[in-house]
Amino acid sequence: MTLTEENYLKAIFHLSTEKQDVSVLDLANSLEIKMPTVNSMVKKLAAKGLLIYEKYRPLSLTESGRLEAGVIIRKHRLVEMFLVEKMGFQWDEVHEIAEQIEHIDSSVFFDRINELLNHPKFDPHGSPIPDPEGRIASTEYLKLNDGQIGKEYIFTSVAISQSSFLKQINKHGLRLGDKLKIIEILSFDKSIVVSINGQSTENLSGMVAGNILVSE
Amino acid sequence: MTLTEENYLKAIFHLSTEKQDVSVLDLANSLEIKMPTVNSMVKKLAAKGLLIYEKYRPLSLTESGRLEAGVIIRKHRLVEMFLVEKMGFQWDEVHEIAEQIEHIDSSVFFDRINELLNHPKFDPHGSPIPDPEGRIASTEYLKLNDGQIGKEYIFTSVAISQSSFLKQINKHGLRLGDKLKIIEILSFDKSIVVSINGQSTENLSGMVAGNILVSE
DNA sequence: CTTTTTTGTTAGATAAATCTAACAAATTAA
DNA sequence: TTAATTTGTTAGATTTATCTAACAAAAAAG
Repeated sequence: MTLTEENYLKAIFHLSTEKQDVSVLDLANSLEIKMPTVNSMVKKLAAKGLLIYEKYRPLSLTESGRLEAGVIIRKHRLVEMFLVEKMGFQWDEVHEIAEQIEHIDSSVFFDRINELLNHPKFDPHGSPIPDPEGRIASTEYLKLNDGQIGKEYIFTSVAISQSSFLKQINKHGLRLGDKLKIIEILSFDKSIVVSINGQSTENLSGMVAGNILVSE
Repeated sequence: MTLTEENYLKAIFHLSTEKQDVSVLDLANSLEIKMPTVNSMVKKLAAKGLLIYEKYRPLSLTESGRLEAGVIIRKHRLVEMFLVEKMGFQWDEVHEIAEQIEHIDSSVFFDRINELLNHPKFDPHGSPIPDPEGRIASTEYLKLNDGQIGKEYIFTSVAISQSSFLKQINKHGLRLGDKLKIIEILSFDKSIVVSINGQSTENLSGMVAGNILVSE
């Protein structure tokens, strides 16, 4: 597989977890590549049996395509964990580096990282690390802005790894594992007031809350 | 710079240290790419001011090309050192991995590696690590098969990093830093008998001895 | 239920890096 | 010092991944 193909698969995989139907336009936007290019690439990937393509229909990965994507995501997340745990990086610095190292072709390299980290199950952003075959554990996370007033949740993961978002999470004083209780949802802009571990309270915009994943 | 251009520069740099004149054919052989392709690529690199090209003349890097090559070689050697020192790899396993990671575009990443290793000056094969600008310390190494009978040398570096060669060095029981005394040079095949640290003796083929670099 | 907008497709062009075939210069050998 | 061999060059084709322009289908709006 080429680097380009890997990036298409990964993008389709991620889009599928955000919305059930992935369109050619979604993929074009997410990769910042024009639609006709994407159109011909998806035909190529379909010919390789990695995704299902029918004219004017939403895209979907085949089992094989999903596993291939899973393998790349595994490498990405192992690297992120290694960068944080063994190399002293912050969680908001590792995405761009992992985005490149995930394409390295060397099983010994990733196996060694996995061992040095003691076979981690989650990356620094709380996302599950797929198994070596690319199978990914299904997680039952809730977006914080789908939570109910008065209920307490555990901050378990983030939906995106963009460094500007992660830095803002840091600014709010939030860390994975914190207990977040929804105090109030402000009607004007749907921002959410939470208490953090029963101590401080913070106001989180809808955009921020929508990327905070919690469990009960 | 593209990955391809980086590989051309690196190859020319390495060939220049082996022989004073680098031909288009040398480069084509070393990269395993056909001559006409190399011919057009060197014109392109010349247009970018990275090398000097005149029809039918040997190739040579410009100062700028040499520094660009040095920067890539720096990344390669830092990675090799990191893989050995921090990740538990053997010296014969790291070349292929470093060959890929050297193209990662992230100064923080390589700076961090450099710090974690305490600014190493040499890689696991005894090759000098260029400075951050790509300047490489000149080393005065002698090939073991240019040494004199009866003299003692220190095994300081290897000329190639091919894993089959490094494994054979291991088989001979040789390690960087060992004292090698040339006992005899066999006239039939020019193989060299050395004593290692005044203890065991080993017979090294001309091909092996030609890639063992020593200092006095 | 037409019209407009959005989304998707086809056709054909372009740039990068490669190739083969043909030829030309330089070097080596006879 | 001519002939043969090696090395280098030119021309043109190919593949991959991208693009723009033009058109077509589907979905949304009026």
